[in-house]
Amino acid sequence: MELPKTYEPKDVESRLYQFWMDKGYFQTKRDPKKKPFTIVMPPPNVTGQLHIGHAMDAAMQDVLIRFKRMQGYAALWIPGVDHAGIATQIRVEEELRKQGISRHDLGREKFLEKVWQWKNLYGNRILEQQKKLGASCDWERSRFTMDEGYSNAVREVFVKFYEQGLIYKGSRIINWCPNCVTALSDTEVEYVDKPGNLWHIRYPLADGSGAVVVATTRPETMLGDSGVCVNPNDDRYRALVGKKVILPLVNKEIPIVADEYAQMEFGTGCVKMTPAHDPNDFEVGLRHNLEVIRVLDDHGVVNELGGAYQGMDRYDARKKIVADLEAQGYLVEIEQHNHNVGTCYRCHKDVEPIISAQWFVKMAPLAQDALRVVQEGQTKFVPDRFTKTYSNWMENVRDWCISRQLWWGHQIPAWYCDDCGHMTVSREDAVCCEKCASLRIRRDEDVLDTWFSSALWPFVLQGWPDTESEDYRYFYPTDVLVTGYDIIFFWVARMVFSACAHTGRTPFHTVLLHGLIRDDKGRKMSKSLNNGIDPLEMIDRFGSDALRMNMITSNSPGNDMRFHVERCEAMRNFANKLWNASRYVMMNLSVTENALPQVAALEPADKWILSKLNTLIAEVTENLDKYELGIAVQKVYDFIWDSYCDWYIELTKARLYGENEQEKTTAQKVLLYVLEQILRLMHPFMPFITEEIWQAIPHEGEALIVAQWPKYDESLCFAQEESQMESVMHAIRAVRNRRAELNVPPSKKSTLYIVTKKPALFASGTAFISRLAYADEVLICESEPQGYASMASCVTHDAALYMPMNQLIDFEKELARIAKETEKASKALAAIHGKLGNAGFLAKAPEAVVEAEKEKAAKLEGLLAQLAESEARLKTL
RNA sequence: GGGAGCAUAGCUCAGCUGGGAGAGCACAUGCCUUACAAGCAUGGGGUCACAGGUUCGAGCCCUGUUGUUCCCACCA
Repeated sequence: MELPKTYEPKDVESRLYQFWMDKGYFQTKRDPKKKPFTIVMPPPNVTGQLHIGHAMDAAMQDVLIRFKRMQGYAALWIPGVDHAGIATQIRVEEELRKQGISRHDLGREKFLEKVWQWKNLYGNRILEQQKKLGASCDWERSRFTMDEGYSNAVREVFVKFYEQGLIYKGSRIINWCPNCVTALSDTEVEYVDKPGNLWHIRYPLADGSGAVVVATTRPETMLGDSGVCVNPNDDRYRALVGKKVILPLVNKEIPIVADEYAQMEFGTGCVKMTPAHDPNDFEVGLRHNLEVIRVLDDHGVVNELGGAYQGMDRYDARKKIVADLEAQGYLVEIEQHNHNVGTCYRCHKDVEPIISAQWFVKMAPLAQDALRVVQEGQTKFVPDRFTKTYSNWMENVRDWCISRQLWWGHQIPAWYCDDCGHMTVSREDAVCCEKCASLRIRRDEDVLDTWFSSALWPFVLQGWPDTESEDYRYFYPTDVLVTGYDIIFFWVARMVFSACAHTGRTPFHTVLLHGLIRDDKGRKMSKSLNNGIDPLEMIDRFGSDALRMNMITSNSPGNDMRFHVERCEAMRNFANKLWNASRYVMMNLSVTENALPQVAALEPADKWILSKLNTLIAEVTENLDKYELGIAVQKVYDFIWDSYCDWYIELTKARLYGENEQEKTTAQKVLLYVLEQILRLMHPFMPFITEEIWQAIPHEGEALIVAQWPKYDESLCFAQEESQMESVMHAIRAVRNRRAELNVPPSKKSTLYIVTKKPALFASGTAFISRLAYADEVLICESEPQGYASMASCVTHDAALYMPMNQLIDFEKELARIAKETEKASKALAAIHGKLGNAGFLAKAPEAVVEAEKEKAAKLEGLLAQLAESEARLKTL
């Protein structure tokens, strides 16, 4: 078998992926003889491009799936994409804007047609990109969160919750993005510390007896003020409670109310109340019956209730109001104040709290089960610390605003009657009002939060609501969910409570969390920094296996990691190492079957590697079971490079290049056996190269991807041979070390005397000791050889090793080398002494430079001393 | 205001149940030794942030301190 000297991933990857596809290995069927193992892929956005985070996510899932598949599970990995409401709609709107069209020009129906066109064009792109990574998903089960079945399931969930009173519509303060022109849930708001001001404004008492001063960070909201709040225990203001103040600029009377909400220590102790634009004020307003006056419209522009400021953008209004207040003498003070401002997670513009009629999921009852299943350990987080993150959130969760003022998404199945005002919520599209049968009904225009539908992912993918379907009963609940810790609240938490509510079970027993991938300087990857790593480019340059290895090694659950291109390179080198080790095995192969020789035929070196392999199998399996993918792969990597390549292959050379046919065959068989086992262990991590090699060596079965995972074998434990080999390896290392100190090139061989009380330890290893320790003759003796005192020597814990000096060193050459180096060093030292003897240099050069020169001088003096010592020693021999 | 992570070699990071201080890259020296120069051999380099404690024994467990990153939270 002729193989090229370097591994070329490009030739291999697409061919093998096609081979796996053609053979249907990714298609997982129900099998009563097998246990199921199911993963659902976190659905990437339909507009998305594969980025490095997806690549990491997919690599981890693929490792688990391939591992379980080899272990004999019916391992099912279901992929799919998310319609990603806001993100997709914005993308398509941007496209339209380039043509000078807005979505309103088109109208809802035409616009949605455009989005579907977009979806059909790009919707599978990201999944195609996952294939380049080697993802072994069951592509035929691929789903979309707006496919027909999925949409029906979403509607079923909505109506069911509505009927149970767990979904309701109401006017609440919600987070409103004036830029995206939609409501957002609490999780979709990112808080950013921004420098701002605290404006102190005087509100005169209506009876003319004075004034109170309120402090605010958003002065424009005063247009909607309907009261002033003080703490009931605040002596400064107690007498004022119940009085009225005149709202500046607006000139109307609003009451002073007493409520614990006002904190005496903060600002002036007086808080202006704007129930329509602040959640706290809204609550206080409810308690004190304050008017709710909404002064900003959906675009963040002051509306008709804003009097003179109508039509002004919120920020312009702020400037103008502050200026007017100052001009009219109401502005008391401007205090610097950092403010935690909510921003939209999509467009990063400031979010406005606004009162608005929206749909909500009542969370308190749902959170109970979601908390319980985690507390009882039915769902575990890896690493465990995220259990607390999850629980804290779930314990304090507020009702979830699920309506969005968008067009792209699942439209809410509610119809309003123009005649009787009744609202009909229905699984089927309503044709008339369910109460008065009027045909004059209008459907709610809003769509659902994208996360409302993705929350159903694990069970809808298995056929829910058809809970009797074979797939549902076999594959659900799923096993492991792999995702980033950044979407625990967005997605994981919501899947858990949704699944508990609709399937009565937790959707997965394990949540394996990974961190963010940052750039090599530790920054988040972002478009604006242009520091993103394109996984496809990495695959192109180094191969898919190398990219996967980069992301799996040195990575521990839940921790962020930096991406270094150099590590892709290192992993590419590793792939090449494995490739060449296989070449060595194949080039020297005369057997056509992969079978271990009889134990009696094995040499200590064989037993050593087999025993080490056995341990490796146990450790790798154990770590994969614990989701410690990084540790697991590191162990295989070390075994391959260190134990197998650097040692075992070298140990076999004496036999393979020797004359003894039986020894040769034994070595070949063990080499092949261990290689084949290694390929199995490495396959989940590096699927392509391992399959490629496996196909080229003698093997049983059709493909490595469906080969059996190696098992620990008691009969292949050889503790004695392991320690014997360690002794031999120590001796070899000691000799190499000594020779390196003496600068002896490998080509210079010597006699090696091994003085030991345990000759049996070394007896069988003389052939490779001579090879690896550069000895032309190895003599094992029980006492020191003649003239040992003048030999080069080294020791290990069970041997002393001697090499005649004259065989190692050509005295004349060595003396010449020393003389040359001495001359070079002396010259350099003289030059430095010249400088240091120069008064001008000492006086004018920076101190650091002088110090550096002195250090150099010291080093050179040390070197000269050593050279002199070597010379003297050589001359005595 | 609450919570969490991180701090180990020049750089980036592993270190799973307390007993060997490690890897990759970088660096130095010597090697084209018929699998591999994308390689081989050898080497230099660390007070495991700091201070206490538990233990026969601590990078690992406990307490505190410092630095740093992140998450959550309605103080106007």
